[in-house]
Amino acid sequence: MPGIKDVAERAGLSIATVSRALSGKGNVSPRSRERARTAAAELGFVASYQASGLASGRTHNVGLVVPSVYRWFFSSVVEGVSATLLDAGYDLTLYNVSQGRERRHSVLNDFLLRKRVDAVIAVSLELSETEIDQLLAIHRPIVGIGGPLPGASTIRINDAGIAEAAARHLIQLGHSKIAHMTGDAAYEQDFRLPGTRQAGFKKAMRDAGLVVRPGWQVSADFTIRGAYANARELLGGSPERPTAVFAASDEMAIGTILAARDFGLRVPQDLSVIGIDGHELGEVFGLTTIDQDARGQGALAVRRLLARLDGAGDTAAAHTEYPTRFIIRSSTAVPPVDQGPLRA
Amino acid sequence: MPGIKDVAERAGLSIATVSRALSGKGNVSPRSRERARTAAAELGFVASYQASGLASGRTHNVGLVVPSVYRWFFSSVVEGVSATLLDAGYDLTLYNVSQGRERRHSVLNDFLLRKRVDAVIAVSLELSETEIDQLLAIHRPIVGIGGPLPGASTIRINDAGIAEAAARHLIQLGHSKIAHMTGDAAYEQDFRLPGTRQAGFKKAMRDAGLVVRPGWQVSADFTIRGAYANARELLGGSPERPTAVFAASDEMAIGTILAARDFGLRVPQDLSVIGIDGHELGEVFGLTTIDQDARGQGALAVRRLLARLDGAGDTAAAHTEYPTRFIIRSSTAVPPVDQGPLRA
DNA sequence: CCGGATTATGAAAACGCTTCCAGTCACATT
DNA sequence: AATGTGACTGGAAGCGTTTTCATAATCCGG
Repeated sequence: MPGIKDVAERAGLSIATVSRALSGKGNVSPRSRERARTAAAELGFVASYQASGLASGRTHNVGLVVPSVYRWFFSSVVEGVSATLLDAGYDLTLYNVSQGRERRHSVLNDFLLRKRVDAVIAVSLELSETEIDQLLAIHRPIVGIGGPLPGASTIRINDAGIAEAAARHLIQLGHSKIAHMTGDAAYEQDFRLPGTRQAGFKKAMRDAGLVVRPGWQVSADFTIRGAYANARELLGGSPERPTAVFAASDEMAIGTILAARDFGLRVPQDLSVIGIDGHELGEVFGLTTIDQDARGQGALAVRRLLARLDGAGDTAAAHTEYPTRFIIRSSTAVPPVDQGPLRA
Repeated sequence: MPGIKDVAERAGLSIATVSRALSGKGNVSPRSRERARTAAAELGFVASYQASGLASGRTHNVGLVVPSVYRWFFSSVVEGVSATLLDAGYDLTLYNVSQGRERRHSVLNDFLLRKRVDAVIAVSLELSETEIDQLLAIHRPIVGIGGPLPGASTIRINDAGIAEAAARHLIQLGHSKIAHMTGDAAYEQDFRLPGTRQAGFKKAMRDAGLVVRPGWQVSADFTIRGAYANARELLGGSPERPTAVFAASDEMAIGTILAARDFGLRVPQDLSVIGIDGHELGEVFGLTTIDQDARGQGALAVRRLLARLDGAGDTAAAHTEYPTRFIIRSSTAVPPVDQGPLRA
C-alpha cells in the first residue's frame, strides 16, 4: 500500500510539497500540484486517516449519538447526517446507545473522549450536567437535535407550539372529547419530549375551556405496536369514547388508527387522529400531521458543525428553531353527532 | 488532555510498561499493572485511537456498508452490529450508500481503503468484481450479509428455500390463485434478492402444477407504501383476484394487507397474505411470516470478524446459512369458496 | 548455589502523515 | 543596482501510541 513517500518519489517532489498539494493547503505551484496529483492517482494513494489525524489533530470524523436506530425520527436524522457528511468527505461514527444508561456512560467516556471525533451530534439525548461538561471539555463542537443540551448548540422544533397547534386543530373542528397519546416514562426520562408536547396539548385544552381527562391521557413507547395496544384499551374499554386522538408521534397515530379500525371505527367519521412527524407512512393512512423534516434537521446539524470546524470559531451556542409544516390529510374531520343518552 | 506519558510519570513506570499494562498484552507484573491502571483512572486517560492505530495498524473500527437505513432489515442489522461491536470496544463507521452507484464507488475508494477500518461488513450489496478485489486487496476481513459476495465470508438465509416454503404453505392451505409481490428492478440490481425469492416461489408453484400468472407478479420497492400502491392495483383492478399473496418482505406484506382492507377484503377470509422478515409490526397485523433474525445476523457477522481479527487467521471464506423460523399467525387460511361464474 | 529459562522493564525506533521553519528564487519597487 | 516582497520548496520536528530489542531481575531444577 503506497505511502506519501512513494508519491513524492514518483512525482519528484518532497513529501512536504506533496502533502500540501493534495490537501490543498499552503502554496504550491500549479505544476507541482499537477504532478503530485497524477502520481497519487497512478499509485492509488490515499492518505492514512490515522496518520493525518494524529499529525493534524483532525479526524475527519463526526460522532453521531442516537438512542435507537429503529424509530422513524432517528433513522431520518441518520440519513440526513450521513448524506451530508459523506458529501463533505467526513466519516460518521455511529453510537447507538439504545441499551441503557451505563452503556451510554461508557460510550461517552471511552469513545467520544478518545479524541476520535472532530465533533458530536447528539440526537434526543438528555445528558446530565457532568456528561455535558465532559463533552464540552474535549473542546469539540457539539450540536443537539431534538433535545435540550444546555451549553451546546441545538436544533429543535417548537414542540410545545406544534402540540398546541395540533390540539387546536381538533378543537376548531368541534371536538371536545380529545385524548392524548404521549410517550411513556422511559422516553420522558431520556428525551424530555413527551412532557413538552403534553404541555402544549394541555394549554390548548385549557385555553378552549376543555377538561383534560386523566383516563384519556395514555402513554406508549412511540412505536406503532405499542400505541396500537394502548389505543385498543382507550377505544375499547370505557363506555364513552373520545372523538379525537392527538398522538405525540406519527407512529403512535398510526397505531391508533389501526386500533380504531379493529373496532370498526371509521377515521375520520367516528374518530379523528392527528400526529406529529411527517412519517412516510402518513400518506398511506391519510394521516393529518405536523411535518418536522428530520432528515433536514440532520443535514443542518452537519452544516453547522462543518462551518464551525472549517471556518470561523464563532463558538457561541446557537439555538435554532427548525420550521415545521402542518399537513392536513383525511384523518381529521368534524366530530360525529353526539348520540349519547342526553339525546333520548 | 492526559497522554500515556503523564500516566507513566504518575505511576512511576515507563511508557512502555504502561502501554503493556493497559492493553493487557505482554508481561507486566501485577504490581505495575495495578499502578498503571489507577494512574490512568485518576487522570482519566484514554489512549488516542489515532496514535494507537497508527502504531499498531489496528483501528478498532469496523466499517458497515448499508444501502439504506430506513428499511427494517437494515436497521435491524445495524442494531445487531452496533451492539455487538460496542461490547467488544470497537467503533462502528457507518457508510450509508443510499445515494447511488457513484457514491458507493467513492466510498469504497476514499474511505474504506484508507486503512481506517479493521474490517468491513457489507449488507445486501452486490459488488462488482473490481470492487471486491479492492476490498480483498486491503487485506481486511470482510463479511457480507444477505447478498452474494464471492471471495468473502457471507451470512445468508436460504432465500430460495424460504420463498418456496412460504409459497408451499399457501398451496397446502388450498390456494391456487397466488400472487407474488417481489422487489423492483432497482433492488434486483443491487441485492439480487428479489430474483432469488421469486425463483423459490416459481419452483413451489411449478411443483404443485400451478400456473404463475404474469399479471400477478407485481413488484414494489420493499416499502409498505410502495407495496400498498401496487397491491391496490392488483386487488382492485382485474375481475379475478388472487386468493393469496406472497410478499417478498413483511413490509410489502403489510402494505398488501392495508390495501386489501381498503377494498373491504378480510384477511385471511378473503385474502391470505404471507411475508418474509419477522418485522416487529407483524404481530399487529397478525402476519404469517418467516422470521429471519436480522439483528442476530448482524451480531453473528461481528463475532465472525472479531474472531478473525483477534485470533486464528483462518482466512478461509466461510458461508453460513442463517436459520429462519416459520411463524404462523392469522393472515393465512384456507381460500374462500369459489363463487365465480362456474358455480352458477 | 549455579546455569539457563523465563519474566519484567525501559530506551528507542517505528507508524505515516502535517506543519513549522528556514531557505531559494523570481519579481516588483525604490 | 540594491532591496524588499511574496510564492515555493524541502528538511525535520513532531503527533501519541505500540512494539522491538536489549538488559536486568527472578525463577527453576539439578
